[in-house]
Amino acid sequence: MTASFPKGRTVTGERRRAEARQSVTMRDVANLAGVGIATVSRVVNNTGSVTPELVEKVQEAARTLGYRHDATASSLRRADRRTGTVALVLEDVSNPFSSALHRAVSDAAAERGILVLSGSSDESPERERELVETFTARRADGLIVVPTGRADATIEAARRLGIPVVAVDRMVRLDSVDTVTVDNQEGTARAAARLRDLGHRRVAYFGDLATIWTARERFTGFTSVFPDVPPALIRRELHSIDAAEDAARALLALPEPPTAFISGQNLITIGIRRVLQDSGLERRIALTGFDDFPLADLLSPGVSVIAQDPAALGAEAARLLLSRLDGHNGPARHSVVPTRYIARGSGEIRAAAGEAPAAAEVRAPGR
Amino acid sequence: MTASFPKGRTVTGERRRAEARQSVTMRDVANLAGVGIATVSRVVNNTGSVTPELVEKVQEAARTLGYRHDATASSLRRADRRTGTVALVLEDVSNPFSSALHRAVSDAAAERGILVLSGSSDESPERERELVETFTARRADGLIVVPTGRADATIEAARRLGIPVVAVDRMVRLDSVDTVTVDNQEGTARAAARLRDLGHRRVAYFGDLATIWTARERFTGFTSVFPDVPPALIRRELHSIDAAEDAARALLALPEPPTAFISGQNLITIGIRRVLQDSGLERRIALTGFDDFPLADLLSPGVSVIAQDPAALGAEAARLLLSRLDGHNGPARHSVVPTRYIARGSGEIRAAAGEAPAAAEVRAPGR
DNA sequence: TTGAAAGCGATACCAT
DNA sequence: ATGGTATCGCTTTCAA
Repeated sequence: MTASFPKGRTVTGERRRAEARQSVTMRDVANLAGVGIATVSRVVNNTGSVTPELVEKVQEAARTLGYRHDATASSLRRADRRTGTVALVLEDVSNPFSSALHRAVSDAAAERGILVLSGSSDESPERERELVETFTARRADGLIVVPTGRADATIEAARRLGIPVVAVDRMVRLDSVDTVTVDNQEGTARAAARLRDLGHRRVAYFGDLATIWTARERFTGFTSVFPDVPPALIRRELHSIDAAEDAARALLALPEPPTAFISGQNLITIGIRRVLQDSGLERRIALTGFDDFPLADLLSPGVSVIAQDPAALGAEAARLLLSRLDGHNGPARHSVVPTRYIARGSGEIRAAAGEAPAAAEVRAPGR
Repeated sequence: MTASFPKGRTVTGERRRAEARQSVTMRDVANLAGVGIATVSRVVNNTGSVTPELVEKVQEAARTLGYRHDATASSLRRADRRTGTVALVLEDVSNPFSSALHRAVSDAAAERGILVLSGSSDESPERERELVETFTARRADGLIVVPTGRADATIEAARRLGIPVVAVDRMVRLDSVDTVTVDNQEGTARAAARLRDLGHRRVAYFGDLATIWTARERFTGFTSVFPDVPPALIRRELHSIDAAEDAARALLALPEPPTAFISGQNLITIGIRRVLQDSGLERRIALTGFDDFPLADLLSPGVSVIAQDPAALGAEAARLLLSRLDGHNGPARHSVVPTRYIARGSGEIRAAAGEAPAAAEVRAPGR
C-alpha cells in the first residue's frame, strides 16, 4: 500500500510480466516490503544480519506475492558458481545395479539439498561423452560416472573445467579422479576356489564385454584358480540373456560338458540358469554368478552369487564427491568395497555327483 | 592480435579469471575472433545469419580457447526462459517399475537434448513437496510425477508457476494436469474372473496402502468379481515383502485357508509366493499378482501376473509433457495404457484340485 | 550482416 | 544494519 511509486523501469518490467506470465522477482518483493533488494537477498538466503522487523516484513511480502527463489540466477552471480546439482552417468538407469547405485547417490545428495541429473550411456563412449558435455554445460557441480571402456578423454575434459569426477564400479587411472570399485578378482577367485574344492575340474566361464573393466578383472580372478581350462569352456563378450542362453546351450551339447558354470554378470547368470532349467540340469550342474539379483533365493535350488553392494558403492562415491565439493584437494583416492559370497545351493553342487547337497546345508538367508 | 585494446572493465574481468580459474566466456571468444559478442552468440546457437567466414573465425577461437557454453546463463536471458530440463518425481528410483519408467522418460527427453532431474518421494507427501519445490526453484521446464496420496496442493503450486505437470501411474483430478494410468480395475477384474472360472471361491486379496490410487482401483476391480469374500481374506495396507509374508502365513493358518491369492503389487506377490513355497503349497494354491517382475517365469510354477508396461507409461507421459512444452494448450488429457495377463502357471491352478495343470498348457513366453 | 547496449534475477561489494 | 550498484554469462533488441 505505502510502497513508493514505481520507477519507470519497474513499470516496464511489470508490463512484460503481465504479458509473459513472468515470475515474481526479488525486486518485486523489495518494492512491496519497502526495502532494498539486497535486504531481500539477505533474508532469503539467511545471510548477513537483518532486523527481525524487516525480516518479517520481507517474508510477508514474499508470501503475498508468491515469490519463488530462482536458483539458476542465484548461482550465476554467486561467487562459487555452485548450482547445487551433481550428475550421474550410469550404464542404464533401469537396471537393478545402476538404479540401486542411483538411489544411494540421490539420498546422499538430497541430505545436502543437492539435486541429481542422470543419464544412461548404454556402454557407448560416444553417448557418454554427449552426456558429460550436456551435464557440464548445465554446470553440474560434480560428476559421478560408471565409465565405459574409453572414458578417459571425456573425464579429463570435465576435470579441466575444474569439475570433480568420481569413477564408480570401474577403475580409471587418472590423477585426481577418485574411484570406488569392488574386489572383482578376489570375489571371483573365492567362488572359483569353492567350486574347485567341490571337485569341479571342467568349469565354464561366461563373461561380459572385455571393454568393461570389471569383466576383465573377474575373468582374471577366474583364471587365477583355473589356469588350464580348455578354451572351449570360456565365453566372453556376452552382454544379454539371449547371448548367454545360446552359449550355454552350445556348451551343454559338447561331448564333455562342463560340470559347473561361473557367470561374470547378472543377465548371463539368468540365461545360464534358464537353459539349465530347460534341460532339467539345475541340480546337477553347479552355477555361481557375479552380482546378486532379486529372487535368486526363490528359485530351486537358489542361485549362489558373489554379491556386490551397489548402494554401498553409490554412498561411497557420493561421499568422495561431496568431500571434493567441500574443498578437499588431496590426490586421487581409491576405495574398494568388499563382495560377499552368498551360498544358496547352486554353487554348492558337487562335481560328478548325482545328488544335490542336502537342502538344509546350503540354505542361506534371503536378500 | 588486432583486437582492440581492452577496456578497463575487461582487464578487471581477466584478472579475476586468472585468480578463480573462471571459465572462458563468449566475450573472450569474441575478443580473440575480433568480432562482437552477439556474433559469437549467433554462431554458437546457430541462429540469425553470419558470414561463413566469421563463423569459421569464431569456431576457431572457441576451439583454441576451449570455450564451453553456459546453458545456465543462456536460459536466464533467453526469452522463453527454458532450461532444457524436466523433473521426475518417482516413488523410488531404485524399484523396477520406477526405474523402467525413468528410463523411458529419459530416452524421450534425451532425443530432444533435454535432461532429467529425478528424486524419490517414498510415498511421503512432505518429501514430494520438497522435491517439487527444489525442482521448480531449479527452473525445470516441466514435471512428471507419480503422485502420492495428497499431491494436489503441490501440483497446483507448480501449475501456478506455469510449469506443465503430467501425473503418471496414478490419477489426479485437476484441470490442466494430464494423466497416464493403466486399466487397474479392468486388469484385476479379468484376473479375478479367471480364478473364479477355475472354481475358486475363497480368494484372498492382498493390497497396498489405501492412500495409493492404484491400490484402491485394483481392489475395486477385485470386489467387482468377488463381492462377498469374507473380510478375513482381505488384507490391505501391505507395503513390504515382510508384511505380505506375515499376512500370508496368518491366512494359511486359518481353519479354512484361501484356495487362491490375488496380490495388488510386486513385493506382496513375492512375499506370498515365498510363504507358499516354504509351505510346499505353490502348486496347490493359486496366485496372481499385479505387475510383472523379473524371473517370475523362472520360478516353478511360473507366477502369473497382470503385467503393466512401465516403459509405455513413461513414454506416454513424456509425449504429453513434451507436447505441452511445444505449446499445446488444450484441456487435460487422460491416457490409459492397457495391461496384459501373462499366464505362467500359478494363476491357472484349479480350486480344490490336487494336481497342477499340465505344464505345456500354461506355459507362456517370458517377459 | 554486424556490434553496442540493455537487461534476465540474483549476489556481493561498498558506502552510508 | 541497509541500500545502491556493478556484475555473472548470455540473448535480444536496435542501429548502423
